[in-house]
Amino acid sequence: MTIYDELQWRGLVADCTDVPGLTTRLAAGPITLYCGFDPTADSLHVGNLVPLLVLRRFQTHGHHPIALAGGATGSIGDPSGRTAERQLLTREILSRNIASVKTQLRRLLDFDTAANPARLLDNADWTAPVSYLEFLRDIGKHFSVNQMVAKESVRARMEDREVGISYTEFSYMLLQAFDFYHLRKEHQCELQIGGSDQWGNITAGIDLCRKKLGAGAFGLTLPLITNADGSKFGKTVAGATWLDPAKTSVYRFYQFWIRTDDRDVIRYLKYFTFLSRDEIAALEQQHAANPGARDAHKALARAVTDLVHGPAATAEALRASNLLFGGPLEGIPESTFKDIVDEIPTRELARARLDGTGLPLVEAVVLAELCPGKSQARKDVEGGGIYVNNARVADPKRLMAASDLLFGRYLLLRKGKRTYAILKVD
RNA sequence: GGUAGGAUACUCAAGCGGUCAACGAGGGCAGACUGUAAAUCUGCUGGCUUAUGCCUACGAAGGUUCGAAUCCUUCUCCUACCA
Repeated sequence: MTIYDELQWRGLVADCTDVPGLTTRLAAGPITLYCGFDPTADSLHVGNLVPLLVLRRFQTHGHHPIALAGGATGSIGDPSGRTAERQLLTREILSRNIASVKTQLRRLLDFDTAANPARLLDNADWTAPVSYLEFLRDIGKHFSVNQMVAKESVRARMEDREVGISYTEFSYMLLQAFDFYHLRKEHQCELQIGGSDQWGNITAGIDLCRKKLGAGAFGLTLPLITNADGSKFGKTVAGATWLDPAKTSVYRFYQFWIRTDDRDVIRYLKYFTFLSRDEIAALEQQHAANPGARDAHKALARAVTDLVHGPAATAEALRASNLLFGGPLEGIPESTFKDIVDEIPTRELARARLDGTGLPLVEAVVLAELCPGKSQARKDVEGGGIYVNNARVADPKRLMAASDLLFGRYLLLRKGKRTYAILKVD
């Protein structure tokens, strides 16, 4: 199966500037392609995984991927898909973000293979030296404001009179086009991929390559990933699911995938894993036959966690998940329990708090950060949503004593079906 | 610069002198049902030593009043029309 056919089958092609041209070019030999990642946060999140894995898919087919860290573009802010002006990041935050994003990019692409190693570039390297005047004369001259205004990302903001768009963000497109031009010229990069909201930016780059170099280039956009219930993928009120284990623990990462909506799971297997067509077809059958077993969910969670965090961490997360959701805790050995302590949020508790009358359950719940305040904690307890060592306790006046500790050290608290926290006594 | 309109909790959005911690919707959290899924139904959704109690909140600061989200003044920011 060709790379294009594979992307098509996985549902990863939203749009392409020239399908016959690109497939012909891909068949002719290895191509260099790139995708940009703006350092808007100090970690990538699950949403960034899609284009990143597409780069990797191209790489396994022998092509040359370039991951572009947007040191320059990130300092401006992309208006695409945005309803409001971005807050500009400070220089310090930006450089810190770039550094951590770079290390994450390194893990997901192969930089060591001899034939077609991935490359990591930073657009600040070629953008920073260009003066404003030079940029206006050499690049700006090739853009028609009339056309720019017509692009979806700009138009949407122009029509929303309450928000508007700053000249800074309006110029973003030019910077990204300049990137493509630079890469086309210096690295023979012929293809840019990106989310479907990048269409306007990508085509702007292709136009610039043609005008300044007389060279053709291709653009390929990936679909916007949406959940079956219509919400945005990967984003919850609690925040994004990050690739950085310090921001989203491996256990939480694994759990994120396990809880995928049934209607989405097969699609996500195609988007986020390297499982073959046959393997996914088999999982689809298993899931249809016995959805309760969630074989597809488990395969998805395992594959993605493995990819991002490696097999050792995945095994830990799996063990913790099986233990917490597998049945009663009675009889599990202390050593096993200790393994899961690192996986779920743990707070320290002074032993003295359990002496005397004991620690009110409501306070324990707040200390474990399961609830933001005592009022909420009291309501949750009264509503039957709080469990101590996996047994429901509905009495808010209940006092925790040393005898409630597991292995003399741990208090396992749970809110609802799946939010766990541990209080650890020193 | 002038005139008119607006700013309410996470979001949208009622309220226009007391009965307002503030209608309703969405979102979120919890419960039931389940499969750590979806759909559905129920409860909660400012904080506190649970209290027919107190505190903090209706853009900001003052004022009128027994009493203000509601009235007045000034300010800030948005929007429309005019210049």
